[in-house]
Amino acid sequence: MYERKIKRTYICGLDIISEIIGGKWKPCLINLIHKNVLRPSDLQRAMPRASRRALTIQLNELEAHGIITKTIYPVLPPKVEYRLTEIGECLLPITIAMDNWGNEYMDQFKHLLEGKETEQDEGANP
Amino acid sequence: MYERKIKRTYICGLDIISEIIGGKWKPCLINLIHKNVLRPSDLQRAMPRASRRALTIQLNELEAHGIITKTIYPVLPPKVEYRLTEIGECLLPITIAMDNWGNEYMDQFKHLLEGKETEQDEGANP
DNA sequence: CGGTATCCAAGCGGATACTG
DNA sequence: CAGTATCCGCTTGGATACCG
Repeated sequence: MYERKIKRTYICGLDIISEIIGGKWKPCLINLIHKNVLRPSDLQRAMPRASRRALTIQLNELEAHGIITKTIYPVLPPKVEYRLTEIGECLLPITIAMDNWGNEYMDQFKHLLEGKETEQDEGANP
Repeated sequence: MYERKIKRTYICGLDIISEIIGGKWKPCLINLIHKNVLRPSDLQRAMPRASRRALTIQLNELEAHGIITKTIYPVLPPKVEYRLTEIGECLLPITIAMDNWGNEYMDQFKHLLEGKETEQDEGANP
């Protein structure tokens, strides 16, 4: 198990929430699970740009932090489902607002951020 | 100037907003500027855990992204003030909600995240 | 006071191969 | 299908010293 070399301190609220949803794919995972995309393979399909490893790690962290629960069905082939906890659902107003904000200003920032490109469709995302 | 080796793609709204407020101190900066902490030295005092370099870089990025404006007063000693743009103010519902969420669940997560420690007061933060 | 330059540690996460 | 282990490169940001 990996142990941080630099201990973290949590003083203001932003320290906490950045630990909870700061991971690259966490807000996306939360929103997808809320939309009933519950199984790892479905999540993977929904966010093809994330590696399986990244997904597993972030799902584990979300579970450890009490944001989601993990249900393992003892069947073959294995079946796992994640669901939001009550606390996890409290995050939805934030994660959804983030997604909405980004979509609203998407056009404006796409050019700014990507330099000059115009369009280019790649893997789909929620 | 540093140039990314890995180009980024912005497909969903979360990609965009994470680029805008993903920096470690950005939500904090936005909230502080909104609270009329406008000058670099005041911001630095308000968030003693951030290095001057980190602050400068993130302020520059926020400015480049059109979230804040920078006003340089031609006086001695130099005086600089940052202010939120209209778009920047649209972020407030999100950044403030993040801070509130974290504060609300602070106690619950502090123990979980810090391992077992209880209290320890360090630098103050908003 | 405000900003820059250099150097470098540590983290985050991708690629790949493997298990049950 | 779901998860783990190893390796390794990119990026972030801290420390420090210095300029206008």
